[in-house]
Amino acid sequence: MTTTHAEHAQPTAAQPADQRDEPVQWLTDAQQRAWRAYLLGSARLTEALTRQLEYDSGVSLSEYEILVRLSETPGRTLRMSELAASLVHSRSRLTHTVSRLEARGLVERQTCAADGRGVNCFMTDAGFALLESAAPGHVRAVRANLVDLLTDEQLQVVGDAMAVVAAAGTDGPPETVPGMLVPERAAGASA
Amino acid sequence: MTTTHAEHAQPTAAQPADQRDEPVQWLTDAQQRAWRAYLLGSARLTEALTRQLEYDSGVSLSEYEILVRLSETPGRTLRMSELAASLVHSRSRLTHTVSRLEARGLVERQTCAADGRGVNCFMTDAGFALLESAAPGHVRAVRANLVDLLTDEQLQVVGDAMAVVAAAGTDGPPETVPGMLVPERAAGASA
DNA sequence: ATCGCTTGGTTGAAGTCTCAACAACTACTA
DNA sequence: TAGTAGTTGTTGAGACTTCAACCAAGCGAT
Repeated sequence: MTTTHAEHAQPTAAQPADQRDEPVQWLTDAQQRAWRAYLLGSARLTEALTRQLEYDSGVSLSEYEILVRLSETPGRTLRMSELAASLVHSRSRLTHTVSRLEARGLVERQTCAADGRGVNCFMTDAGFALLESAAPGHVRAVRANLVDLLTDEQLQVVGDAMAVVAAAGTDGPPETVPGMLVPERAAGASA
Repeated sequence: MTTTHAEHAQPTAAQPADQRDEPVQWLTDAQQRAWRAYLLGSARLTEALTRQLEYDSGVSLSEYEILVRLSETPGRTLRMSELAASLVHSRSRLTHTVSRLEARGLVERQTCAADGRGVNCFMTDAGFALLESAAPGHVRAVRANLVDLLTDEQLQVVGDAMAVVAAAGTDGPPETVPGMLVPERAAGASA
């Protein structure tokens, strides 16, 4: 948190004025349990995935996500703003992260021909090679820490539920779940 | 990521030698979709909750979680290590965060009588008051961004699933062994 | 053309988290 | 009674993120 905290400011989108003064509808016990389980589980999951990637491949989870996203696009290129939006990163954060990736030779910046303001982010061969070497371990970790722990039905419900959550934050249709992790199998080893 | 990345290190617990060289079992399309939806949804969810808390109450999500955890214990007191474990924070992270909370007068540190090494973290009245004022808005945000978006059944399944995920990662403190990222699934359970 | 507005991206400082090293203490063992 | 090992918590530096300010380019209306 910052030093400029706003100590009760105007209504936010999360709680419009007409709701703020009404009594809260607290969570039921069952809801409370589910919510806490979510908090705990998601924390452990990202912890495990972050550590595995960092340790085995020397990339952070967000860097990996960037590479994956780029690997899926024709030309391995994407505009900064699209990249940021599809990963739910701030533009500033993406700028910094891409700068680090660029310093390592994994991506390059190119001026966008169509729009003078735009900047294209392009994944180099080195970036793709790194992604290919990192992917198997990452997928194993995703399985070991999530996918293989659940039944197909459970995973399906979780996916559907989170798709609703994701869609709620945007105007876009629920269908639009731009992907990130896990490079397309077409590129490398077969399934 | 750090500058000391390990560029393909030794086998980790996450992927023991006997697994590392085997072909990966990639995710099916359905699994892939669920996994990506999870990534996107969880990112948006934490984003929304973080912003709401910061903006309306001037606390970060992790600070809020600390206060909640303390508020539930008899005496509003908990040892640093227990606090860290229950929140899946590293000890170092908790130390820093508690220091900031202490500087704001929301918690206090007390020496632990039972164990000379231990430090008790105690929530002050000011901390409790802040929590009380922040809670309604936070709960509204949790409802608006998760609970009220799902059916009771969906939320139940999500909770159960994440409880499994959380339980799977329990064996072992995060910081001790870098190579324990993923619980071994020696039983060879597949999807 | 030019003004004003919006968008896309960067910058630097401040805030937060991670990592490795360390100090203080407990627990086991001989 | 040490001696050694494991636990608990802190520290400081470096890595990453956030935030606000900023520049440059497109966009629309005058």
